[in-house]
Amino acid sequence: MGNKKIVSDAVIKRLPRYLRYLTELKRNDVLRVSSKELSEKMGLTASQIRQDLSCFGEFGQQGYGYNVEFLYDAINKILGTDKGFNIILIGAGNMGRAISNSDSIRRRGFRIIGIFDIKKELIGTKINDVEVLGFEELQPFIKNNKIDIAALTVPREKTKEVAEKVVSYGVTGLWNFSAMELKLPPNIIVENVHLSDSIMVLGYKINNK
Amino acid sequence: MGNKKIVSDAVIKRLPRYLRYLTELKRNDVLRVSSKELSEKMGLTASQIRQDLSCFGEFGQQGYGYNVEFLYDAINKILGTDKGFNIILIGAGNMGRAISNSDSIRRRGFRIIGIFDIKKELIGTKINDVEVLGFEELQPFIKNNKIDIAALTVPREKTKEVAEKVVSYGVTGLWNFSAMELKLPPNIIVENVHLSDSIMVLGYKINNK
DNA sequence: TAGATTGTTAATCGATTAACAATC
DNA sequence: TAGATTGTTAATCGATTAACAATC
Repeated sequence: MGNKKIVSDAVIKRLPRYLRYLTELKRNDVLRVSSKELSEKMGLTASQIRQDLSCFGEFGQQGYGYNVEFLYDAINKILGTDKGFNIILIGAGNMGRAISNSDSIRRRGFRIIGIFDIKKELIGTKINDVEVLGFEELQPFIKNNKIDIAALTVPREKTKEVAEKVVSYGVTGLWNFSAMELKLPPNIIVENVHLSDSIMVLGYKINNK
Repeated sequence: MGNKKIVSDAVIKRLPRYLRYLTELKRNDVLRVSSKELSEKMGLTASQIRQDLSCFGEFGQQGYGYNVEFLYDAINKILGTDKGFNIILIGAGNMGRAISNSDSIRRRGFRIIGIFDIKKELIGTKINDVEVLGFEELQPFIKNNKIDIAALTVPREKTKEVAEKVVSYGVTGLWNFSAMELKLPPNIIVENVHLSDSIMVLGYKINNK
Protein backbone atom coordinates (compact mmCIF):
# COMPACT_ATOMS: atom_id res chain seq x y z
CA MET A 1 0.00 0.00 0.00
CA GLY A 2 1.73 3.18 1.22
CA ASN A 3 5.00 3.68 -0.62
CA LYS A 4 6.59 6.15 1.76
CA LYS A 5 10.27 6.50 2.54
CA ILE A 6 11.83 3.26 3.70
CA VAL A 7 12.32 3.00 7.43
CA SER A 8 15.01 0.68 8.73
CA ASP A 9 14.12 -2.67 10.25
CA ALA A 10 15.78 -1.70 13.50
CA VAL A 11 13.30 1.15 13.94
CA ILE A 12 10.26 -0.94 12.98
CA LYS A 13 11.18 -3.62 15.48
CA ARG A 14 11.22 -1.08 18.27
CA LEU A 15 7.71 0.22 17.55
CA PRO A 16 5.80 -2.61 19.27
CA ARG A 17 7.96 -2.07 22.32
CA TYR A 18 7.14 1.65 22.38
CA LEU A 19 3.50 0.66 22.13
CA ARG A 20 3.87 -1.62 25.12
CA TYR A 21 5.31 1.13 27.27
CA LEU A 22 2.70 3.63 26.10
CA THR A 23 -0.07 1.15 26.91
CA GLU A 24 1.34 0.92 30.41
CA LEU A 25 1.49 4.73 30.77
CA LYS A 26 -2.08 5.04 29.52
CA ARG A 27 -3.18 2.36 31.96
CA ASN A 28 -1.62 4.45 34.73
CA ASP A 29 -3.39 7.59 33.47
CA VAL A 30 -0.15 9.34 32.61
CA LEU A 31 -0.98 12.15 30.21
CA ARG A 32 2.41 13.27 28.94
CA VAL A 33 5.87 11.80 28.66
CA SER A 34 9.16 13.29 27.49
CA SER A 35 11.66 11.36 25.42
CA LYS A 36 13.95 11.53 28.43
CA GLU A 37 11.44 9.96 30.82
CA LEU A 38 10.52 7.27 28.32
CA SER A 39 14.17 6.55 27.56
CA GLU A 40 14.87 5.95 31.24
CA LYS A 41 11.98 3.53 31.54
CA MET A 42 12.94 1.66 28.39
CA GLY A 43 16.69 1.65 28.80
CA LEU A 44 17.58 3.47 25.62
CA THR A 45 18.59 7.02 24.75
CA ALA A 46 16.18 9.93 24.45
CA SER A 47 17.90 10.77 21.22
CA GLN A 48 17.04 7.40 19.76
CA ILE A 49 13.38 7.74 20.66
CA ARG A 50 13.15 11.15 19.01
CA GLN A 51 15.10 9.92 16.02
CA ASP A 52 12.86 6.85 15.69
CA LEU A 53 9.62 8.80 15.91
CA SER A 54 10.84 11.42 13.47
CA CYS A 55 10.84 8.73 10.77
CA PHE A 56 7.06 8.91 10.78
CA GLY A 57 6.19 12.50 11.59
CA GLU A 58 6.17 15.04 14.37
CA PHE A 59 4.31 13.79 17.40
CA GLY A 60 5.71 15.92 20.20
CA GLN A 61 5.81 19.50 21.33
CA GLN A 62 8.81 21.50 22.51
CA GLY A 63 8.87 22.08 26.21
CA TYR A 64 6.06 19.57 26.76
CA GLY A 65 7.05 16.23 25.37
CA TYR A 66 4.57 13.75 23.96
CA ASN A 67 0.91 13.37 24.74
CA VAL A 68 0.66 9.71 25.71
CA GLU A 69 -2.73 9.04 24.16
CA PHE A 70 -1.83 10.86 20.96
CA LEU A 71 1.49 9.06 20.55
CA TYR A 72 -0.15 5.74 21.34
CA ASP A 73 -2.73 6.32 18.63
CA ALA A 74 -0.05 7.48 16.21
CA ILE A 75 2.06 4.35 16.63
CA ASN A 76 -1.03 2.20 16.28
CA LYS A 77 -1.72 3.92 12.97
CA ILE A 78 1.89 3.45 11.84
CA LEU A 79 1.70 -0.26 12.64
CA GLY A 80 -1.72 -0.61 11.10
CA THR A 81 -3.10 -2.06 14.31
CA ASP A 82 -5.84 0.57 14.36
CA LYS A 83 -7.47 -1.01 11.32
CA GLY A 84 -6.34 -4.50 12.24
CA PHE A 85 -5.54 -7.58 10.19
CA ASN A 86 -7.41 -10.71 9.18
CA ILE A 87 -5.59 -13.95 9.85
CA ILE A 88 -6.09 -17.55 8.97
CA LEU A 89 -4.49 -20.13 11.17
CA ILE A 90 -3.29 -23.26 9.47
CA GLY A 91 -2.67 -26.08 11.89
CA ALA A 92 -4.87 -26.36 14.96
CA GLY A 93 -2.25 -27.96 17.18
CA ASN A 94 -0.83 -26.57 20.38
CA MET A 95 0.96 -23.67 18.72
CA GLY A 96 -2.12 -22.74 16.72
CA ARG A 97 -4.22 -22.81 19.85
CA ALA A 98 -1.67 -20.76 21.77
CA ILE A 99 -1.89 -18.08 19.10
CA SER A 100 -5.64 -18.26 19.03
CA ASN A 101 -5.78 -17.81 22.81
CA SER A 102 -3.32 -14.94 22.91
CA ASP A 103 -4.84 -11.78 24.33
CA SER A 104 -1.86 -9.66 23.38
CA ILE A 105 -2.29 -10.60 19.72
CA ARG A 106 -6.05 -10.11 19.73
CA ARG A 107 -5.78 -6.81 21.60
CA ARG A 108 -3.56 -5.43 18.84
CA GLY A 109 -6.28 -5.96 16.28
CA PHE A 110 -5.25 -9.27 14.79
CA ARG A 111 -8.44 -11.21 14.05
CA ILE A 112 -8.31 -14.95 13.51
CA ILE A 113 -11.21 -15.46 11.16
CA GLY A 114 -10.42 -18.94 9.89
CA ILE A 115 -8.75 -22.07 11.25
CA PHE A 116 -7.77 -25.04 9.13
CA ASP A 117 -6.49 -28.49 9.87
CA ILE A 118 -6.10 -31.77 8.12
CA LYS A 119 -7.21 -33.97 11.02
CA LYS A 120 -10.75 -35.30 10.60
CA GLU A 121 -11.41 -35.33 14.33
CA LEU A 122 -10.68 -31.61 14.62
CA ILE A 123 -12.77 -30.49 11.68
CA GLY A 124 -16.06 -29.04 12.84
CA THR A 125 -14.83 -28.36 16.37
CA LYS A 126 -14.46 -24.79 17.55
CA ILE A 127 -11.43 -22.97 18.91
CA ASN A 128 -12.32 -19.68 20.54
CA ASP A 129 -15.59 -19.61 18.60
CA VAL A 130 -13.96 -20.21 15.22
CA GLU A 131 -14.82 -23.46 13.48
CA VAL A 132 -11.98 -25.65 12.25
CA LEU A 133 -12.30 -26.32 8.53
CA GLY A 134 -10.62 -28.87 6.29
CA PHE A 135 -7.91 -27.94 3.80
CA GLU A 136 -10.35 -28.25 0.90
CA GLU A 137 -12.04 -25.11 2.25
CA LEU A 138 -8.82 -23.09 2.11
CA GLN A 139 -9.10 -21.83 -1.44
CA PRO A 140 -12.75 -20.71 -1.31
CA PHE A 141 -12.24 -19.17 2.13
CA ILE A 142 -9.30 -17.10 0.95
CA LYS A 143 -11.26 -16.10 -2.13
CA ASN A 144 -14.28 -14.95 -0.15
CA ASN A 145 -12.46 -13.15 2.65
CA LYS A 146 -9.76 -10.53 2.71
CA ILE A 147 -6.88 -12.43 4.31
CA ASP A 148 -3.84 -10.42 5.32
CA ILE A 149 -1.84 -13.11 7.05
CA ALA A 150 -1.64 -16.90 7.14
CA ALA A 151 -0.12 -18.21 10.34
CA LEU A 152 1.60 -21.49 9.56
CA THR A 153 1.60 -23.78 12.57
CA VAL A 154 1.70 -27.09 10.74
CA PRO A 155 4.43 -29.70 11.20
CA ARG A 156 7.78 -28.78 9.68
CA GLU A 157 7.55 -31.22 6.80
CA LYS A 158 4.19 -29.79 5.71
CA THR A 159 5.17 -26.14 5.94
CA LYS A 160 6.69 -25.62 2.51
CA GLU A 161 3.73 -27.20 0.74
CA VAL A 162 1.14 -25.30 2.77
CA ALA A 163 3.01 -22.03 2.31
CA GLU A 164 3.12 -22.43 -1.44
CA LYS A 165 -0.53 -23.40 -1.48
CA VAL A 166 -1.83 -20.36 0.39
CA VAL A 167 0.45 -18.09 -1.61
CA SER A 168 -0.99 -19.53 -4.82
CA TYR A 169 -4.45 -18.72 -3.43
CA GLY A 170 -3.42 -15.09 -2.96
CA VAL A 171 -2.17 -14.66 0.60
CA THR A 172 0.86 -12.34 0.72
CA GLY A 173 1.74 -12.32 4.41
CA LEU A 174 3.05 -15.43 6.13
CA TRP A 175 3.80 -15.96 9.77
CA ASN A 176 6.04 -19.01 9.84
CA PHE A 177 6.55 -21.09 12.97
CA SER A 178 8.71 -23.84 11.50
CA ALA A 179 12.48 -23.94 11.93
CA MET A 180 13.09 -23.54 8.22
CA GLU A 181 13.33 -20.76 5.68
CA LEU A 182 10.64 -20.38 3.07
CA LYS A 183 11.79 -19.37 -0.39
CA LEU A 184 8.94 -17.42 -1.96
CA PRO A 185 8.51 -14.60 -4.47
CA PRO A 186 9.76 -11.22 -3.24
CA ASN A 187 6.26 -9.75 -2.97
CA ILE A 188 5.44 -12.31 -0.25
CA ILE A 189 6.28 -11.07 3.23
CA VAL A 190 7.42 -13.74 5.64
CA GLU A 191 7.96 -13.24 9.33
CA ASN A 192 9.61 -16.14 11.08
CA VAL A 193 9.21 -17.24 14.67
CA HIS A 194 12.11 -19.60 15.12
CA LEU A 195 11.73 -20.74 18.70
CA SER A 196 14.79 -22.94 18.48
CA ASP A 197 16.91 -19.99 17.33
CA SER A 198 15.65 -17.98 20.26
CA ILE A 199 16.51 -20.59 22.86
CA MET A 200 19.92 -21.22 21.28
CA VAL A 201 20.76 -17.55 21.71
CA LEU A 202 19.64 -17.81 25.32
CA GLY A 203 21.80 -20.87 25.79
CA TYR A 204 24.82 -19.09 24.36
CA LYS A 205 24.32 -16.13 26.67
CA ILE A 206 23.99 -18.34 29.72
CA ASN A 207 27.26 -20.09 28.90
CA ASN A 208 29.11 -16.88 28.09
CA LYS A 209 27.93 -14.39 30.66
CA MET B 1 31.07 -19.25 32.51
CA GLY B 2 33.62 -18.68 29.77
CA ASN B 3 34.71 -15.05 29.89
CA LYS B 4 36.08 -14.74 26.37
CA LYS B 5 35.98 -11.65 24.21
CA ILE B 6 32.48 -10.27 23.78
CA VAL B 7 30.87 -11.12 20.47
CA SER B 8 28.14 -8.84 19.20
CA ASP B 9 24.50 -9.82 19.40
CA ALA B 10 24.14 -9.56 15.64
CA VAL B 11 26.70 -12.32 15.18
CA ILE B 12 25.24 -14.57 17.88
CA LYS B 13 21.79 -14.32 16.35
CA ARG B 14 23.11 -15.57 13.03
CA LEU B 15 24.68 -18.70 14.50
CA PRO B 16 21.50 -20.77 14.72
CA ARG B 17 20.79 -19.90 11.11
CA TYR B 18 24.25 -21.10 10.06
CA LEU B 19 23.56 -24.28 11.97
CA ARG B 20 20.31 -24.75 10.08
CA TYR B 21 22.03 -24.49 6.72
CA LEU B 22 24.85 -26.76 7.80
CA THR B 23 22.35 -29.34 9.03
CA GLU B 24 20.79 -29.26 5.58
CA LEU B 25 24.18 -29.67 3.88
CA LYS B 26 25.05 -32.55 6.17
CA ARG B 27 21.70 -34.18 5.42
CA ASN B 28 22.55 -33.94 1.72
CA ASP B 29 25.97 -35.48 2.34
CA VAL B 30 27.82 -32.35 1.26
CA LEU B 31 31.36 -32.58 2.64
CA ARG B 32 32.74 -29.10 2.08
CA VAL B 33 31.40 -25.62 1.54
CA SER B 34 33.11 -22.33 0.82
CA SER B 35 32.00 -19.05 2.34
CA LYS B 36 30.98 -18.02 -1.17
CA GLU B 37 28.70 -21.03 -1.73
CA LEU B 38 27.16 -20.69 1.72
CA SER B 39 26.66 -16.97 1.25
CA GLU B 40 24.71 -17.55 -1.94
CA LYS B 41 22.44 -20.08 -0.27
CA MET B 42 21.85 -17.85 2.74
CA GLY B 43 21.57 -14.53 0.99
CA LEU B 44 24.40 -12.75 2.74
CA THR B 45 27.99 -11.91 1.87
CA ALA B 46 30.89 -14.36 1.99
CA SER B 47 32.80 -11.68 3.83
CA GLN B 48 30.24 -11.60 6.59
CA ILE B 49 30.35 -15.35 7.06
CA ARG B 50 34.14 -15.35 7.35
CA GLN B 51 34.03 -12.34 9.63
CA ASP B 52 31.37 -13.98 11.84
CA LEU B 53 33.20 -17.27 12.16
CA SER B 54 36.50 -15.56 12.88
CA CYS B 55 35.00 -14.30 16.13
CA PHE B 56 35.29 -17.83 17.47
CA GLY B 57 38.33 -19.34 15.83
CA GLU B 58 39.69 -20.63 12.55
CA PHE B 59 37.45 -23.28 11.08
CA GLY B 60 38.35 -23.23 7.41
CA GLN B 61 41.28 -23.94 5.15
CA GLN B 62 42.60 -21.79 2.33
CA GLY B 63 41.77 -23.13 -1.08
CA TYR B 64 39.34 -25.64 0.37
CA GLY B 65 36.68 -23.87 2.36
CA TYR B 66 34.99 -25.38 5.38
CA ASN B 67 34.46 -29.02 6.18
CA VAL B 68 30.69 -29.18 6.75
CA GLU B 69 30.77 -31.70 9.57
CA PHE B 70 33.61 -29.93 11.33
CA LEU B 71 31.99 -26.51 11.11
CA TYR B 72 28.66 -27.94 12.21
CA ASP B 73 30.28 -29.43 15.28
CA ALA B 74 32.17 -26.22 15.94
CA ILE B 75 29.05 -24.07 15.92
CA ASN B 76 27.28 -26.57 18.13
CA LYS B 77 30.12 -26.22 20.61
CA ILE B 78 29.99 -22.43 20.40
CA LEU B 79 26.26 -22.47 21.11
CA GLY B 80 26.63 -25.09 23.83
CA THR B 81 24.12 -27.32 22.10
CA ASP B 82 26.64 -30.19 22.12
CA LYS B 83 26.35 -30.44 25.90
CA GLY B 84 22.72 -29.35 25.93
CA PHE B 85 20.63 -27.53 28.50
CA ASN B 86 18.16 -28.56 31.17
CA ILE B 87 14.84 -26.75 31.09
CA ILE B 88 11.85 -26.50 33.32
CA LEU B 89 8.57 -25.52 31.75
CA ILE B 90 6.27 -23.45 33.88
CA GLY B 91 2.73 -23.42 32.57
CA ALA B 92 1.40 -26.54 30.85
CA GLY B 93 -0.99 -24.73 28.54
CA ASN B 94 -0.93 -24.69 24.76
CA MET B 95 2.33 -22.76 24.49
CA GLY B 96 4.01 -25.00 27.02
CA ARG B 97 2.85 -28.07 25.14
CA ALA B 98 3.97 -26.62 21.82
CA ILE B 99 7.47 -26.16 23.25
CA SER B 100 7.43 -29.61 24.77
CA ASN B 101 6.45 -31.10 21.41
CA SER B 102 9.01 -29.18 19.39
CA ASP B 103 11.45 -31.44 17.61
CA SER B 104 13.69 -28.57 16.56
CA ILE B 105 14.17 -27.56 20.18
CA ARG B 106 14.76 -31.10 21.40
CA ARG B 107 17.12 -31.87 18.54
CA ARG B 108 19.34 -28.99 19.58
CA GLY B 109 19.87 -30.54 22.98
CA PHE B 110 17.32 -28.71 25.05
CA ARG B 111 15.91 -31.19 27.54
CA ILE B 112 12.64 -30.47 29.31
CA ILE B 113 13.14 -32.26 32.59
CA GLY B 114 10.34 -30.69 34.62
CA ILE B 115 6.89 -29.29 33.94
CA PHE B 116 4.89 -27.29 36.45
CA ASP B 117 1.36 -25.98 36.56
CA ILE B 118 -1.04 -24.63 39.11
CA LYS B 119 -4.12 -26.45 37.82
CA LYS B 120 -5.09 -29.43 39.96
CA GLU B 121 -6.48 -31.38 37.02
CA LEU B 122 -3.15 -31.23 35.17
CA ILE B 123 -0.95 -32.23 38.07
CA GLY B 124 0.06 -35.85 37.78
CA THR B 125 -0.67 -36.06 34.05
CA LYS B 126 2.20 -36.54 31.63
CA ILE B 127 3.30 -34.41 28.70
CA ASN B 128 5.78 -36.19 26.47
CA ASP B 129 6.64 -38.53 29.33
CA VAL B 130 7.30 -35.74 31.80
CA GLU B 131 4.97 -35.56 34.78
CA VAL B 132 3.30 -32.24 35.54
CA LEU B 133 4.07 -31.13 39.08
CA GLY B 134 2.49 -28.50 41.31
CA PHE B 135 4.17 -25.20 42.09
CA GLU B 136 5.04 -26.37 45.61
CA GLU B 137 7.49 -28.77 43.96
CA LEU B 138 9.34 -25.98 42.17
CA GLN B 139 11.83 -25.10 44.86
CA PRO B 140 12.93 -28.66 45.72
CA PHE B 141 13.08 -29.58 42.03
CA ILE B 142 15.36 -26.65 41.21
CA LYS B 143 17.47 -27.49 44.24
CA ASN B 144 17.89 -31.12 43.23
CA ASN B 145 18.46 -30.64 39.52
CA LYS B 146 20.80 -28.43 37.55
CA ILE B 147 18.33 -26.14 35.77
CA ASP B 148 19.74 -23.89 33.06
CA ILE B 149 16.54 -22.36 31.80
CA ALA B 150 12.99 -21.79 32.99
CA ALA B 151 10.52 -21.38 30.14
CA LEU B 152 7.71 -19.14 31.35
CA THR B 153 4.46 -19.96 29.59
CA VAL B 154 2.08 -18.85 32.27
CA PRO B 155 -0.61 -16.19 31.79
CA ARG B 156 0.70 -12.66 31.52
CA GLU B 157 -0.49 -11.57 34.96
CA LYS B 158 1.36 -14.46 36.62
CA THR B 159 4.62 -14.03 34.77
CA LYS B 160 6.34 -11.46 36.95
CA GLU B 161 5.62 -13.39 40.13
CA VAL B 162 6.71 -16.73 38.67
CA ALA B 163 9.87 -15.19 37.21
CA GLU B 164 10.88 -13.71 40.54
CA LYS B 165 10.12 -16.97 42.28
CA VAL B 166 12.29 -19.18 40.06
CA VAL B 167 15.07 -16.60 40.12
CA SER B 168 14.97 -16.62 43.92
CA TYR B 169 15.31 -20.41 43.72
CA GLY B 170 18.47 -20.05 41.67
CA VAL B 171 17.51 -20.21 37.99
CA THR B 172 19.50 -17.68 35.95
CA GLY B 173 18.13 -18.20 32.42
CA LEU B 174 14.56 -17.23 31.58
CA TRP B 175 12.68 -17.79 28.35
CA ASN B 176 9.75 -15.40 28.57
CA PHE B 177 6.64 -15.81 26.43
CA SER B 178 4.57 -12.99 27.87
CA ALA B 179 4.19 -9.63 26.15
CA MET B 180 5.94 -7.78 28.95
CA GLU B 181 9.45 -6.98 30.04
CA LEU B 182 10.86 -8.57 33.13
CA LYS B 183 13.06 -6.39 35.32
CA LEU B 184 15.51 -8.68 37.01
CA PRO B 185 19.08 -8.49 38.34
CA PRO B 186 21.73 -8.14 35.61
CA ASN B 187 23.11 -11.63 36.15
CA ILE B 188 19.75 -13.08 35.05
CA ILE B 189 19.59 -13.69 31.32
CA VAL B 190 16.16 -13.19 29.78
CA GLU B 191 15.25 -14.08 26.23
CA ASN B 192 11.84 -12.84 25.15
CA VAL B 193 9.50 -14.37 22.62
CA HIS B 194 7.05 -11.57 22.00
CA LEU B 195 4.67 -13.07 19.46
CA SER B 196 2.61 -9.92 19.29
CA ASP B 197 5.70 -7.87 18.46
CA SER B 198 6.53 -10.30 15.69
CA ILE B 199 3.11 -10.14 14.09
CA MET B 200 2.99 -6.34 14.38
CA VAL B 201 6.21 -6.12 12.41
CA LEU B 202 4.68 -8.42 9.82
CA GLY B 203 1.58 -6.25 9.69
CA TYR B 204 3.67 -3.13 9.18
CA LYS B 205 5.59 -4.73 6.33
CA ILE B 206 2.40 -5.89 4.63
CA ASN B 207 0.98 -2.37 4.74
CA ASN B 208 4.21 -0.72 3.61
CA LYS B 209 5.58 -2.98 0.93
C1' DT C 1 52.52 -25.74 -9.39
C1' DA C 2 48.27 -22.80 -10.20
C1' DG C 3 43.81 -21.89 -8.55
C1' DA C 4 40.93 -21.31 -4.82
C1' DT C 5 39.74 -19.58 -0.62
C1' DT C 6 40.78 -18.48 3.90
C1' DG C 7 41.50 -15.00 7.95
C1' DT C 8 42.27 -10.33 8.61
C1' DT C 9 43.05 -5.49 7.82
C1' DA C 10 41.18 -1.44 5.79
C1' DA C 11 37.20 1.04 3.74
C1' DT C 12 32.45 1.87 3.69
C1' DC C 13 28.05 2.10 5.18
C1' DG C 14 24.35 2.59 8.39
C1' DA C 15 22.66 3.20 12.94
C1' DT C 16 23.14 5.44 17.34
C1' DT C 17 24.31 9.33 20.06
C1' DA C 18 25.34 14.16 20.89
C1' DA C 19 24.53 18.84 20.20
C1' DC C 20 21.72 22.68 19.49
C1' DA C 21 18.63 26.06 17.29
C1' DA C 22 13.74 26.49 17.30
C1' DT C 23 9.84 27.12 20.03
C1' DC C 24 6.13 25.72 23.16
C1' DT D 1 9.36 35.24 30.42
C1' DA D 2 12.47 31.28 31.60
C1' DG D 3 12.79 26.45 31.44
C1' DA D 4 11.97 22.41 29.07
C1' DT D 5 12.04 19.63 25.30
C1' DT D 6 11.34 18.88 20.61
C1' DG D 7 13.05 17.75 15.63
C1' DT D 8 17.10 17.69 13.12
C1' DT D 9 21.87 18.18 11.80
C1' DA D 10 26.43 16.70 12.77
C1' DA D 11 29.63 13.46 15.10
C1' DT D 12 30.55 9.01 16.62
C1' DC D 13 30.34 4.35 16.89
C1' DG D 14 29.73 -0.27 15.32
C1' DA D 15 28.68 -3.50 11.82
C1' DT D 16 29.10 -4.88 7.09
C1' DT D 17 31.68 -5.18 2.92
C1' DA D 18 35.84 -5.04 0.13
C1' DA D 19 40.48 -6.08 -0.63
C1' DC D 20 44.40 -8.86 -0.32
C1' DA D 21 48.44 -11.30 1.52
C1' DA D 22 48.97 -15.90 3.17
C1' DT D 23 48.69 -20.55 2.10
C1' DC D 24 46.35 -24.95 1.35
